[in-house]
Amino acid sequence: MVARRDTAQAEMTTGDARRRILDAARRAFATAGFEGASTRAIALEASVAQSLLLYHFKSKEALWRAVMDDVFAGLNDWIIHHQPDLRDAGPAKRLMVLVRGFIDFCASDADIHRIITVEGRAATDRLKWLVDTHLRANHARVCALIRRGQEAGEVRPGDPTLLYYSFIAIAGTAFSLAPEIALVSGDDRLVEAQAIEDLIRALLLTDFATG
Amino acid sequence: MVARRDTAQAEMTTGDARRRILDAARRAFATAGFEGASTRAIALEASVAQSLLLYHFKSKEALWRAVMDDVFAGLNDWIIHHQPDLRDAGPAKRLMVLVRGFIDFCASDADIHRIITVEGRAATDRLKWLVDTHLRANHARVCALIRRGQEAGEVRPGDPTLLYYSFIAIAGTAFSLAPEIALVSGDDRLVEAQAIEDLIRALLLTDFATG
DNA sequence: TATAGTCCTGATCGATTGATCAGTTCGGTG
DNA sequence: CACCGAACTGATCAATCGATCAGGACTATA
Repeated sequence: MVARRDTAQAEMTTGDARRRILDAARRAFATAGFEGASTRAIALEASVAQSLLLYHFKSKEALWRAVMDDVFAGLNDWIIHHQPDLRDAGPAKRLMVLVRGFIDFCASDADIHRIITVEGRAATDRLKWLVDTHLRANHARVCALIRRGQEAGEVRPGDPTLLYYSFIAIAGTAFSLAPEIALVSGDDRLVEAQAIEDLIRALLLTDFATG
Repeated sequence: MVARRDTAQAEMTTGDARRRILDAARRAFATAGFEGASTRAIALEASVAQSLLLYHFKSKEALWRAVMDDVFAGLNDWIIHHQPDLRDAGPAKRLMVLVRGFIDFCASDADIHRIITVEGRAATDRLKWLVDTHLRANHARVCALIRRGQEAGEVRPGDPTLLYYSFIAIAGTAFSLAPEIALVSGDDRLVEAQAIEDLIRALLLTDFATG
């Protein structure tokens, strides 16, 4: 109900500002956190007036929620469209396909991991909303897969939640901390997704389920 | 030269404020980032006037650097005092002792991992200072150990920097994202250090070097 | 007692914050 | 043409930001 989508000509510019605001806000929230990001800096990067930002999204907090909806919709689309046919695959295979999808998504846009790690460190109302709206469902789905893999002897035993956050930490950190890694190592080469997948495979799977 | 330490009675209060400011600032910077943390909120939590904060540390940025010095001094002290005799141990053994030390330090205070991950996501002047002053030395030392372990066939082959940041990510995330993990899993049990060490052992070491 | 120096507070500065509102532009519909 | 609503801007609000400054409280030295 925010914008009519039945006309064609106006599409090029109408709603374009809204898209630019959303992208600029995602980058700002991911790097500086909620309080650290200012609506004026976001508006400046999106090349719009600051008042327009509060016209499309009625408050800074509502803008933040819109950014989160946008980011996780992108993640779900990515994983759905990049998954091969898995109807007759075992839990370990299905798990590693999800892992590889998450790695590639983080490689294409590290902001999602930055957002999770910047909001997850304090029990705020925003974190509660984020968990209820987006995080809990993903966690439950992947952990169920991990448990089935453990029962089949293909996935390493142990707390599924710990395994879940461990592979997310590995897959996300390599990209979300890219500026630090480049400075520390003195080398700004890009990390290879395959190397990360191999690491996570060694972490999650038993020797029995290699393949 | 900051405070004289030769009297006894005044000790209880003198210099105590400086310590409280440092601790409050560490928590604030770790959770909200540099811009997100306000000197007034820090002073309020430390139960001092905001102007006292800028009396002991001449600016917000100088306070931030003092907090970093304090945190990494604590890490180095912890690791030094918790290391057994390693004169005749192999690189894999020495590496895992360092890993366990880092795990236990994160368990006792998750702020160090929060600080690294909140500052490392943008190439600011603060990150450059942090890398030059504290991070690069640790990275070089541990990576040299990883390389020696790889040459001995005890440590998994691959980019040492990737292995370094992977084990730091696993060891730190479990504690720095404790609020999120508790909300997502609906269970606020504390993560066991031994379970994390076992995971990292599977990640870093080859089957050849078990033990 | 007088002097000096450290620790600390309250008041206040200009700049910036999120938010509100009046007014302008413009394409679509009557 | 007239009108309406959506998109957008500039001005401005109170609140908060980091920082500065004058001065009080206190101890040690002379």
